[in-house]
Amino acid sequence: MKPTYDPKAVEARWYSTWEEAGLFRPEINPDGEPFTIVIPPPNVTGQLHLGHALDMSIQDLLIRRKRMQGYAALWLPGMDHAGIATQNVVERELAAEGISRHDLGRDEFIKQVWMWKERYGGRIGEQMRVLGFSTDWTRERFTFDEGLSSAVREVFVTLYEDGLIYRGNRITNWCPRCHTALSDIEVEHVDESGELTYITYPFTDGPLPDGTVGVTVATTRPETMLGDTGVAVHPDDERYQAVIGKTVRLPLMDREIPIVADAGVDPEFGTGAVKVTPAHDPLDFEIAERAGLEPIVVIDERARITAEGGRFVGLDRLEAREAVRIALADAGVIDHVEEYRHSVGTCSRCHTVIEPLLSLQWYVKVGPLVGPAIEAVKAGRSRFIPTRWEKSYFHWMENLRDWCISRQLWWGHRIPAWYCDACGEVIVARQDPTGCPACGGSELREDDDVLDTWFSSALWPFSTLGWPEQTADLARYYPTQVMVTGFDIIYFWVARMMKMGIHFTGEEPFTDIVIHGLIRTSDGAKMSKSAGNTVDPLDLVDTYGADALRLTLLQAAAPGQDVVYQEEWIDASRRFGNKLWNALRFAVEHVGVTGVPAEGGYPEDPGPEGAWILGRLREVATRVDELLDGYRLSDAYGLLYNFAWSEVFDWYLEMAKTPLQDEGRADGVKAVLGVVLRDLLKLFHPAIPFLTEELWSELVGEGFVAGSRWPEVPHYAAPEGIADLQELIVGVRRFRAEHGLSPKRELTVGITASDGFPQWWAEQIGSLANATPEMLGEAPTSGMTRIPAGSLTGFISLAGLVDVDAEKARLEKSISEAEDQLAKFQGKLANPSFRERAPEDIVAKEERKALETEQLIAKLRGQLAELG
RNA sequence: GGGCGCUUAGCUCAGCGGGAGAGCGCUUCCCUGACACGGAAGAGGUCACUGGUUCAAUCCCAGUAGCGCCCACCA
Repeated sequence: MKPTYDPKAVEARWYSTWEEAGLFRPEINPDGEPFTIVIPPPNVTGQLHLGHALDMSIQDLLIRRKRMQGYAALWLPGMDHAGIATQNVVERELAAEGISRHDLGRDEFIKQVWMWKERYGGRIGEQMRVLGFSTDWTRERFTFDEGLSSAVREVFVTLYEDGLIYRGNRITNWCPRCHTALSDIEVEHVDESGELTYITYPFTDGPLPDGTVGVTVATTRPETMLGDTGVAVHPDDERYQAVIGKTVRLPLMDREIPIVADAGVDPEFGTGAVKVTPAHDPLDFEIAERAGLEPIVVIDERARITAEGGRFVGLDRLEAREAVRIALADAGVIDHVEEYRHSVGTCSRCHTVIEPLLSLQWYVKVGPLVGPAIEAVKAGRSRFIPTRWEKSYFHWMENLRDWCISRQLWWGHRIPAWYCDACGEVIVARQDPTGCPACGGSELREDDDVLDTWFSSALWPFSTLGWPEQTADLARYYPTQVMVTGFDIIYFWVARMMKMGIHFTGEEPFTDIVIHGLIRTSDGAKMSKSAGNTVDPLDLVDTYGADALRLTLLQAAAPGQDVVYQEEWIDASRRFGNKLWNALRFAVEHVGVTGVPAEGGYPEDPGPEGAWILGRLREVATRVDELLDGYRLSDAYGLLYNFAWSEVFDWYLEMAKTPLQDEGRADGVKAVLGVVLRDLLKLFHPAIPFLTEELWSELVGEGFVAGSRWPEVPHYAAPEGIADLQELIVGVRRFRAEHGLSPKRELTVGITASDGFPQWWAEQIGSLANATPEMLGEAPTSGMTRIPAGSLTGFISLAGLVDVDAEKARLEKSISEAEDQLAKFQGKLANPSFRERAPEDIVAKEERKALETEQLIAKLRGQLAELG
């Protein structure tokens, strides 16, 4: 059995070791500058999906690198109580046992949810450990824990006192299934085909002189007409000038309602006249307020017709829609019905169609909070990566309506408001009141509602650090540096954290907002539980290892782009791990490279191949730093992946083998091999922490790569001609492949060079190309072929090796290709504008290419002539 | 109705004003003393279309087509 890396045992071993060593606490770098990321808290009853894995892999990469760079890096973990989502989950479970929350009562139900939290709350943490995420668990928080609850209360009371939280009777989005109000963004619009029913309301004082009997209005929801208290037209609509101020008789209800003028009416839509149902439509509510029309509630909280709906009382809204339409038809007032496609609002949690309902709810007045949050991004104190999301952020912020924060749920932060029924006083206080401060009454009624779960989430960056207490953590780690999240919660969360963070701390909660895409399946579909096409990250870890999953997600996550999940990719990452593991097997077990110093140790005289790879390592590490600083994580790790595989493993390790045989040089080569592999482990560690830590323990043998310093490779001058050597070796290999020569057949390569060729070439050409180099005085004019078709100076004898006709054909093809190239270069160079306008180095490059191509053609022609 | 994004190798995707890239797949050769989950050498692309800017466009601008997403009180 060939050696193969098995991630299972290795990955299981490291996490607790790291944790016990305190590596994830920022205190390990006590003198470091703080660098903070607070985690987007997952739902406490949920479990990790691939989206979390991506989100957290990015954060872990950033935080591990910063930690290695010496920062006091804090990644603060936690979970969200996720009010409505969690309540739904628990209710569903109870329903399976035939129990409703009302059977249990409020206190008992909440107790049940807490039990759920205890049972499942640890699951996310375990999964995060399996994936290797280096959060500081000693600082773990929960949006519903005591400290955060006191932050919520402080914020609520302060905003109330400042007039930024108020209670209002307005149209809200009501979910008849969840039985609660929702904020605007919790409503999802879906297209639906329906019907537009045109109904004529007759004038109470008879037809107009022209014979018009009434006003025709259009509606998709005929049942709401039961609650109509007016008809509105645009004030400038010429068609309706004569009827403004008249009254019509509402069919079925026998109610006289006025025709009013309101600029909110779109004269282009339908007939230009709109029925006004103030209690069940937001626009109608506004029109009614302006016109002084009374709202009549005809649909209740369970979406049934109320007693105000006359004979339709008790019908469900959809039954009522049909019944009302039939009744209207019987009454002869339906003008006509059109097919109509429109979008309806649905509950983002349960997808029930939302019912706009007049109700008394608590609101945050967002206007005063928005300005500073916009300004912070405009001024660049906070920035989105990629920046294109700033536009969406601005647009959303600028069009915000007040945020409905009360929910008719049980699981959540109770609204700290009490009502004195005796005098009508409303008490909002930091401490629970014992009596009415206005009338002294002792009978107070506590508000039943809880807060929108996003209310506490909005405080997350500072509440988790101890606010409102002025804690040491708050002083040191706030504001945070980076927020990593998906674009889907920019509105729900990021925008609100900006508003609340700035308002309550005076500082932007984070400077860089890194937005990544969604995980999609290979056929482009969004991965979602309801679609049933999710992939459980833990299953993938089981098959491929956490490192492989992480590397895959990071390499696939170009900034702001969606990530298409494909099984082949993770398999490629797994094979990379295997390759790295085997490279270390070679170094540690076969070569005996161990005890490599954790830091430094760069040899002064690394030998030619060592100088080359160390030089490349420095270039790559520098570029990787630039890319990572710009959050181009996929580019950085793509570069590292290719550097490790094709340069270190495929070239350098092979080149190192020969001098390793030489006792005099072996130690020097081992030193280079050691630091190159060690730095590779460091560079890869933030992406693939487990494997790199395991290999570190073998290569270095003390400390942790997780606790080591990010590499700073000194400058090395690359040996002259390294590219020529590589081309020569490739040339020999290609010559062999093209001519069907066995790798076992030793060849002789003639080399022409004015100063000869470096001594070390001979052994490299020997071991990597199975060829012996030999100095030629000058380029041969016959009997040999130039290899390869580049700028090299090597020649291989054709005698006895090659079919002459095939060789001629090959040469002719090469010549024709080279001629095409040359024509391109010459065309460009002949253009005077090019010479004038292009930068010097580009012109020089083109000239050099043209010259080289010309020389090549000449030589190929010479060779062709020799063959006859 | 607004706004945003995508269209590059057979597949899934990077890239981006001056020599077309990766992974997987494909062809040929090689079980060479870390690795056959590997090595070596290759094939494969008018970078959606049309026009413009530029000495130079896959890359910038405009338009067209197809696909996708977000926002929206179209009664």
